[in-house]
Amino acid sequence: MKLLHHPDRKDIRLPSVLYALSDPVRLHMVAQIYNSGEEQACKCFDVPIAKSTLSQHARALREAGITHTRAQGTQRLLSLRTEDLNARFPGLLDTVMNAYRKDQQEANLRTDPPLEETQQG
Amino acid sequence: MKLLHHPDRKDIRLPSVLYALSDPVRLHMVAQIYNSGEEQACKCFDVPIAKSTLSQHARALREAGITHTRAQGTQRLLSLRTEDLNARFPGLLDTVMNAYRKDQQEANLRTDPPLEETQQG
DNA sequence: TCAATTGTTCGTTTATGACCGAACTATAGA
DNA sequence: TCTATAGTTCGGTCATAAACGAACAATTGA
Repeated sequence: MKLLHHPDRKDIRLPSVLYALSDPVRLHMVAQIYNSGEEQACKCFDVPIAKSTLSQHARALREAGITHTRAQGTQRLLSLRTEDLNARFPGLLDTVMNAYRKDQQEANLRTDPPLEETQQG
Repeated sequence: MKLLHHPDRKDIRLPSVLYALSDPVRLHMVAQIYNSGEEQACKCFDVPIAKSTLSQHARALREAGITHTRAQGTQRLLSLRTEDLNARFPGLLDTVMNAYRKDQQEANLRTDPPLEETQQG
């Protein structure tokens, strides 16, 4: 297969990283790797999109320098470039992941409204 | 003039914030407000674009919930919604601004190469 | 009232990217 | 070798957004 290009640490640029993280699907993928603490195969990502689209998102994350992709059999295992990201932009990954958690909580508040609005009394 | 819409704190969403910050022009604008410590008029932003384009960027930042815009005479003064951002996504603004500083330094290293490559010796 | 300043809005062009399905590649296993 | 699995690439559609200049609006100051 074609060699996968990963940018050097010094070529990881902030606007590209922020752009890559600004898409909800990619943010979810990153959070899934982050929270699992392990490499994740594309197959395992819990996102409702076509596999061709998912493949493009994986490429976007890799080319932004956020993830590292390695081949294992027919699978591509994605891990976070935690050291590179922390060296380049200290604390950014953790801060964004914390923010993502809070943002998801806020989103859930809307989907599942509080009791006083659900006519349970 | 038309009332400027600012999203409520709870309506500030992470992907929108990251997207707004992923544009180099907007990132520069935010950094300029952040570093100056004061409100900045559109007029004062040091960016090489048409004023209509700048106006659009200012709107994008406002609608993402990153800036607050108030009118003073013919000027629009932009400030950062620091409290709202820190309440919603703790540390994000500071982390991104630190990252921006580092990213600019890295960019300068390329524009101004180190001495050993400039045949000064 | 008139002109200058500051910013917004509108119409247009151009580029990018998110998405899909179809076709393809590569590997693993029967 | 054949099939299934996992992912990539390609061609296309559609939407968004970045850019500009022109025209407009609002305020200030002469």
